[in-house]
Amino acid sequence: MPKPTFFNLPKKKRDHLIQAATDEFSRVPLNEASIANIVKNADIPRGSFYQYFEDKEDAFYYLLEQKMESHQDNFSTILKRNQGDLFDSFITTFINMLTEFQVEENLNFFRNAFLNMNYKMESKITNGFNKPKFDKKFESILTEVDIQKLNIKDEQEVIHVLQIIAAVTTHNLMQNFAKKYSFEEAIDNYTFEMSLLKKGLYKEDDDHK
Amino acid sequence: MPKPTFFNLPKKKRDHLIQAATDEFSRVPLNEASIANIVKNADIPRGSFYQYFEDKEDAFYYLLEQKMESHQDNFSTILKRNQGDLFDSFITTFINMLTEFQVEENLNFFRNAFLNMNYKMESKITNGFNKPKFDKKFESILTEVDIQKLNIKDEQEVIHVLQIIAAVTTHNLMQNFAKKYSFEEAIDNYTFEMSLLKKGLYKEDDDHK
DNA sequence: TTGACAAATGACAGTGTGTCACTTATCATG
DNA sequence: CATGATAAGTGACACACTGTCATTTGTCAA
Repeated sequence: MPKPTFFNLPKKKRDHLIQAATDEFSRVPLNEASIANIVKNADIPRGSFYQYFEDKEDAFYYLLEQKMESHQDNFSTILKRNQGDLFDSFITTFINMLTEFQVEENLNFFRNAFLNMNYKMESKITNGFNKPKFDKKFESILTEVDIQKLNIKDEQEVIHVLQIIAAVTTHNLMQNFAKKYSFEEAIDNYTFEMSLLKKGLYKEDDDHK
Repeated sequence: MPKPTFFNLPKKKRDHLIQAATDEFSRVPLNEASIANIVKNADIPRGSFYQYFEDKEDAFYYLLEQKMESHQDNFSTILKRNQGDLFDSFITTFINMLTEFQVEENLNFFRNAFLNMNYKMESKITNGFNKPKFDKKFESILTEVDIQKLNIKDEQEVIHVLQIIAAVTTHNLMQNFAKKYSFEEAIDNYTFEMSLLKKGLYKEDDDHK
């Protein structure tokens, strides 16, 4: 998290800094980004940067969280609108994200982010799918999910369902940037994989073999 | 790939360098690792490193590929032994990997690798699951898979099945390092998720709703 | 013995990081 | 209004690491 000083900044200066950081992380992935460039673009002295952030990771993850927040907040609403259907809700969210990624201004930031997705980033993005005890957002999602539809025997197991969907979703987003699929191809691939997940990868006929 | 010079090195010197690099990548993740440390440990001049590798990424990905090669090579054999059953084969491979990761000597290398897994690394690990046209290993796997068992209508769609399993598998491996599951917990989680994948996340009863 | 080619070497320029002593701004209080 | 305390701003600096390149050393065929 940024230091308190950052949040005390006048909005204009803060936004300017955010823009400069976004530009740098859009130009190159996190590991190649340099604070030197950010402060040059933001036109602030080097020392100031360290008043606001611990280091460049701090700045990057703050930005990422910001840009993902809306999707997380919406998810609960989308779930409700879809009568607790997890899959429909994920597909809607997937399309929302994809749409946002199309915007020229965001494209490179997210490309750099997703092609260098690691555990920490994934945690920020799927925020809370794995810490039911601490996260309120997660709890509110859990209560919305229509568990009756799911092929599980108790609520404990919902976590596995979420883990699976999250894994396949982030994997799809990653692949999209790597393979440069068109908007339509991306959605087709994702919905197909979601349908496979729903109905199972195995044929059900028990008489086989 | 390392430069030809690297492969011309006498085995002893090459192994010593490999060990030094492994040590450094076990100490810290790729982005924090330094060539300065590697050459110090390997006791070779800095310039020599650049005779052998393009940069530290080159060295890292070479090591990673080396350490993953056996699992990839075995997969085809394992598939055959399991009568083309993808899931059983993946579970076997998962356990093999987990076993290898337990070894003190490998533990930190793989921890650093998996917690910083990105697209490029995943490609090295799931090597070829997404480029059927070019990869021989992949072709040989494809012919072994018993497609009859799978819930798909043509061979084209196998790729999606593989993508899904690969996504869930790497996700599980990542989580293991992050959550520090025990060997048994890890296997239980994975086999459960695999069984969910097989039978589907949704209840089949069509009369619902 | 020589010459040509490959490999080894380490000094060096360039770039970036995080810190710290110092300066400037803000603001409550006597 | 003056003062002092606290917070924020600043940029020079020491340190670390990278990639290169001119030079040296080694190898081997003619």
